[in-house]
Amino acid sequence: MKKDDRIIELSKIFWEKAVPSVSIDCVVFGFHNDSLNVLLLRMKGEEAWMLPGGYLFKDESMEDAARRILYERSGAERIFLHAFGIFGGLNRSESFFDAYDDTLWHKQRFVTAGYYALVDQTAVTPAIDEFSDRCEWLPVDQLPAMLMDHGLIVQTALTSLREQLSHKPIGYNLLPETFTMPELQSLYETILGEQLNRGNFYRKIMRYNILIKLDEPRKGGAHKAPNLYRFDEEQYKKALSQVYW
Amino acid sequence: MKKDDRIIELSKIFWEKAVPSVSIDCVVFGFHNDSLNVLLLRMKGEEAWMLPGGYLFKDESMEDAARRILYERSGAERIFLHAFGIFGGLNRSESFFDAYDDTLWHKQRFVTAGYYALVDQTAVTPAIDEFSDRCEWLPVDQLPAMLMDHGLIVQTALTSLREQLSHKPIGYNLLPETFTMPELQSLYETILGEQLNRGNFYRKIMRYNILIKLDEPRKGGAHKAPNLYRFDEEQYKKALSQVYW
DNA sequence: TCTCATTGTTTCATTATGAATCAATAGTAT
DNA sequence: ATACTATTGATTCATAATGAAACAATGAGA
Repeated sequence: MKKDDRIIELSKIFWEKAVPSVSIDCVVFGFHNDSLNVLLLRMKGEEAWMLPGGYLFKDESMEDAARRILYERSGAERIFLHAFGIFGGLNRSESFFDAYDDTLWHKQRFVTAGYYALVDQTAVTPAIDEFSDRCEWLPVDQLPAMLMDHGLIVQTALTSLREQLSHKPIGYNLLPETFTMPELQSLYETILGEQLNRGNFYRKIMRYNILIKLDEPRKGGAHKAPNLYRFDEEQYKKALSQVYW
Repeated sequence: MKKDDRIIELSKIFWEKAVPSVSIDCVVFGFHNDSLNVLLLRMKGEEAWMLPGGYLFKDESMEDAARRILYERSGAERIFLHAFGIFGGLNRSESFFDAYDDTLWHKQRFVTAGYYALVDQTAVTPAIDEFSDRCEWLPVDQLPAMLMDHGLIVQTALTSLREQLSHKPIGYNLLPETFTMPELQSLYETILGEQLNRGNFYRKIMRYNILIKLDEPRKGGAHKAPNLYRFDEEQYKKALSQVYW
């Protein structure tokens, strides 16, 4: 079956089962090797990359739809999700399907809701969909050319994430089960885009009282073995529920 | 023309000119007499109140549509607007139009974008629409029963406003051209829902350097005449553009 | 065993914050 | 007129948070 035919087939399904005019785009953040990354797809035959996204089915809530899309592209469930913006300009995506008939689902006008997700990158397996040939983690500080307004959507998500970081703890969703203090600090530095003083960061995090120190340090690396920590879920959630730090 | 007929007539217009499935609800905040208020409408024959809202026309951006809705209900233009959330649950509003045919525009499923607006309440004239008999400022701390999920939408807007207040200046859009320090403090206290120490508030605001003191104080009240201030637009915008205070 | 880079923790100076105080003043009562 | 009073303007002092730096601890490798 040709790609064109498949899109037309899907168009019919969406016209039947999905809610018109509404789409969802997910900015999936992961953190690995001191780099903050975003999960991006590259369409077959295209140079530019795009965000994993999709449509809202008639029997789903918006958040259910976002979780479904995330699950399809990453296999991850129970993900931290946050709706950070709405992108409702004219001619966001319509021109992308110029070659098709105007009745094509994809060629309609869509208002897209931006959700960002925070995931443990090491526990996620990126999966291409039938229209893409690549699905990869790309660093946010070296984003490639992106389709439509997806570059703007990523930037907006990043701003929203930074604001969240300024008055809520972050890390539970982005780090593995156990981690070291330098790793946590590196995560903060990467998201904020600035260096932080080691001692002050240590003191501040300790005061938040959201970490539980494990008995064993992480041995094996050169130099002093750093302590391993995990988050105290209860305290972490308590901190999350407060409006300000 | 009966009300029912008019709704059916409007339904036809919306089916033709509006974008399906997408609606907009505006939480318009105003401040007057030490009270933070929200602009609400009451439908004819209903007890409960609702937010000013509407639909997105095919030739508008989302923000244009929000501004149009605001203009129709308040006459105000060049308003501070912020998209604070998306409400996309199932059965948000469909059941409200039970009495009508399923093809009625209003009876479809809608995902609504929440915009909050900050306005100088004294410079705004609330205007009813053809389906409402009242359009009034009601205090946020004594909200009446509200239709559908509009109560949740107001609460979410308020939380978003408080977060904004914690790292951006606020007041330019909510206060008259000139105002006194106690008035500004009262605005902050009202939004945050807590009392603030007078001297500390004074010191903090002064350090932000966003106020210009006028030559004349506000005479006429009992007791000491307070200084009048206006915002230094340039400094205010600079503060707004910074991510954190 | 020694060295070294890194991590863990504390110290000290500076700045911000909380609470209280003193000064100024416009209207009010006498 | 004069004193009084409630309110506003501004500052002080104690306390807490922050920034910058130092010292201590330690595991790997020479």
